[in-house]
Formats: sequence, C-alpha cells, structure tokens
Amino acid sequence: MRIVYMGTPEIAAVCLERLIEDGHELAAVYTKIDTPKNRGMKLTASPVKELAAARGLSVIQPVSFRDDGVVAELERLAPDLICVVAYGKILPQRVLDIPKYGCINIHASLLPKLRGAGPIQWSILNGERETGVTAMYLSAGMDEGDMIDRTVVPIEDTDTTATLTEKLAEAGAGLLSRTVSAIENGTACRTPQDPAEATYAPMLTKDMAPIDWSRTPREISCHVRGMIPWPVATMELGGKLCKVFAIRPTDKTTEKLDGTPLAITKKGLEIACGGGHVMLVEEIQAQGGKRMRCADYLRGHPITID
RNA sequence: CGCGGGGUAGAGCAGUUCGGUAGCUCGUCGGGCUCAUAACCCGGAGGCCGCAGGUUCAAAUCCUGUCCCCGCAA
Repeated sequence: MRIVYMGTPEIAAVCLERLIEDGHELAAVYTKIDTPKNRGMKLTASPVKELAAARGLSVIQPVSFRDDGVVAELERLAPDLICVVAYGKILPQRVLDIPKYGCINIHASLLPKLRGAGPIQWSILNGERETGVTAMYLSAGMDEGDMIDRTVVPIEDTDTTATLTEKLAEAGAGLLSRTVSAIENGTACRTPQDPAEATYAPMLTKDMAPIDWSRTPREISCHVRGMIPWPVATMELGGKLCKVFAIRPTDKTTEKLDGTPLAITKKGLEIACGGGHVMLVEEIQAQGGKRMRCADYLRGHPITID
C-alpha cells in the first residue's frame, strides 16, 4: 500500500519513524515549508523533514493545497492512503478524495474530547487523569472524522506538556502503524464521534501565562505543567516577570492574601494561594536570565517578606 | 547581518560609567552555643574576572577579535 505521510513537529517525526521501521511503503513525505526560527532567524527544517531526508524519502513542502499544481503533484503520487500527524495545514476535500482508502489522522486526545490544536496542553490544564491518542478518518470538519482506534495514556501529577507529548508520540506511533495494517487487512472499524461529547482545545496564547493565585494548588500545578514548554506560566517577583517551571503544593496553610510571598526557604519561595493553601515555587527563569532554582535566584535578587 | 541581555569562588549576583589590594548572599570546611536545628556566633579554604590580542607604570574595568549562554520575535 502506497502511503503519503504528512506531518511537521517532533511527534510527527516519531510516528513517521515507526512507519518506516515497520516496513510500510512510503511514496513521499509532506511537511510545512522551512521557516525562520530562533535567534538569528535561520531557516529551519521541520523534524519530519530532517528524518525523511535522512532516510532518503522524497520531501515535498507545498505552500498551499489551493494551488492546482500541488494537488496534481499529489495525484501523480497515486497514494492508497494518506497519513496525517500534526501537519499544520488543513486538507481541502479534493485532497481528501485522492487516496483510495482515504486519509487518516492521529490526534493526541481521546476524541471527541479536546478537538483542536492544543489537546495535550488542555488535557493537563483541565486536570485530567488520563488522555490518549485517537486514530481517525479525516473529514472536512476539524477533528470530526470517524474514529478507528485509540490508545489510552495516564497523566501523572508530574507530567508537563513536554513529557506527556513524548509519551503520546510513542503511543501514537504504535497506534498509527497498527491502524495502517488494519486498513490494509480490511479490519479497520469506523465509529462516528458523538458531537454532544465534543470539547475543544485551542492553541495556547501568551496572555494565559500569568498564574492566578486565587486558584487551588492542584489547579495552579496543572496550569504550570500544561504551559511547559510553551508559553510557560509566569509570576511577578521583585517587580520582574518570571517564568515558572516547577511549583509544588505544601501542607502549610496561611491567612495571607492569595499571591503573597510568605517565606524563602532552601527549597524555594512559599506563596499563598486559593483556600489558604501554600505553594512552593521551586524553579523559575527571569526575563533574559537563565532557568534556575528559585532559591538560587533569590540569592542574587533578594525580595522583602513582610 | 531581525531586536536585546549576559559570561566575576561550587550556586546566585555586585563591581565596569570615571583603570589603582576582587566583594555580597548562600553553600563548603573547622570551631563554638543549644535538649535540638535548616537558627545563631567565630574562623578558614576556595578566582587565569569566558578566551585571544592591543593600549597602559597598572586592565574584571578601555580598544579589537573570538567562543559560549539566555530573552524577545517567528
């Protein structure tokens, strides 16, 4: 079965690698065009492109599927199946109609929950105890296609979007390979999603970053972990904005106002939060500074505690 | 050449404007106090001031080059 693969970030590269290892026939790999990134704004290839190039697969980076030439090129590849993982582009109906067996997608949530661009982030932000990956057929609507199979992945209290993404990438890779085989064998099922159960997970934005200290310890913990590696939760410390990378609930309680710094200990900074609970800020990064333990930061940037 | 910040003791920082004995908080080591301590007191060790040149009687500081780190933006 001739497969055309479409994907862009690391999680898509992990899934592609599994397809290659498991011996599936890949006709071509589509990925987003190289974009200027990072300091110096150097043109950077996507993880999928890096991998595909290293494995000798032909890489195609169309700007838009509205371009007839792009669609014609895809038709010439005569794919039996298109596999999409975090490609970052919407495929129009005329593209979805090209492959004989259709287009399948791996989505990093247990659909129909958390449709959209930020399912991993929101599974943590919402305080879920488990999430997963779902294999589905692509349809015109955003993540609305019929489901084929899924893998459930538990969310640990220490998981961040970064660590959970790695786990889901692994789970997604296995799921994708298995699903492709099922389609080949004609054993793949097709279950419609229940629209009444659908929830949405939009991309995060920077203005969601500030920590709301009136929330409960677990909510704040989820907020911080869900924002890693981007945009990263923030708090104000000594008049400076700091990113918060690690924060932990404590057994202590307080009468002080939410957000009040209470004490500096060897472990970090204790702060009042919702319900009279106390959180311990363990690891932060000031603007322009390096990521470091909060206690270390306070060594050189002392603040006053009432 | 997208914009900007920074490399000084094990850690985090000050000192650089205007050259003149390298400093603070913490850690560490030793001693003391204490029922006890992450508290307190006394004492010590620990620096090629990122690297390479240049100017100077004298450079962490001024000049030139170079390597590395970080934030923004995308």
